[in-house]
Amino acid sequence: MQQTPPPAYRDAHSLLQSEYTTLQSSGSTLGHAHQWLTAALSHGGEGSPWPASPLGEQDIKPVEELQHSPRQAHLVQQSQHHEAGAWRATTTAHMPSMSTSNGQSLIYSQPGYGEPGMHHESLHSDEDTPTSDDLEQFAKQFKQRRIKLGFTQADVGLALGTLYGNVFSQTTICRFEALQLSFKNMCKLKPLLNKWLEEADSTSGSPTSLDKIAAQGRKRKKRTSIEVSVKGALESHFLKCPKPGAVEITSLADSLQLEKEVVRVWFCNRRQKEKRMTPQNGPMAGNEDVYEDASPHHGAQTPVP
DNA sequence: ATGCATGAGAG
DNA sequence: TCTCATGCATA
Repeated sequence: MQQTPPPAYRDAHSLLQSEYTTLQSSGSTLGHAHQWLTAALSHGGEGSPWPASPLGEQDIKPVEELQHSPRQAHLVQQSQHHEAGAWRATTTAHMPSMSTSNGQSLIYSQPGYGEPGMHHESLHSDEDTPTSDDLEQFAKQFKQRRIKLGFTQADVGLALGTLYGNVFSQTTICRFEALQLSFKNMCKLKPLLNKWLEEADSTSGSPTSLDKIAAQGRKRKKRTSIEVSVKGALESHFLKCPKPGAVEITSLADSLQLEKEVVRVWFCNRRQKEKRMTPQNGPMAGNEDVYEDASPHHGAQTPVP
């Protein structure tokens, strides 16, 4: 009886909101809003909260068969590119002058990414790893151009899919523009978005191939909304111990009357947030240290030799 | 725009 | 287990 989120309408309402968001972010009046379609196709009208099945082996609706699920789509993508090996070692290890408007460096010093000992080449805007500054610049430009061209973030995401096989959501594009991804992730996405940009305005009048691929079969756990007070408590604990052990999580969850899983995930997400390029930490900002703990059971990212 | 969630990959 | 990339659902 604590935090019972209104399980109400997730239909027309969310659709409208998607469009609203889209317009808001793009500034253009004509949002193609594929989110509508996406969302519309998602719910089949079930009553079940969320199946605990690890795999969607239950009942796949016809819709999902016709169109391929984005989940699968990016699985393919991951298989192709496979891991970080491609971009991991090459990072221009200096991210110096960011917009230090407050004397607060926007950049974090990533233990893994900022490995020196690399080449001296930097005229290929394609092959070399961008600096944080580059990324910021690009993101800004990208957004501006995107809007000029009248595309929404969702459009771009889909376009990337039909163009290169990697579908992305509005969320991701949004986060890219806002530099809310990890440095590495930004680097990975940049070339793709760059290509799209070129494509987009070279084709700036053409019909292009608008795909409305959507739909997915997985059902998620309903998003649990955590009360502000509880969030505060979590924050406090986070400051003290950003990486609580299973036991601690359990007791914390218990005292906060939350599911253990929810707490665990909260901490995961919280940690990820710290690793974003643009940390928008709240009131208690000031920490600039990434805890590289010493727990014997998890291996972080080993900085390549 | 962002909060909570999922799943692959690594150890 | 954790991290990391990513996204549905929602404020």
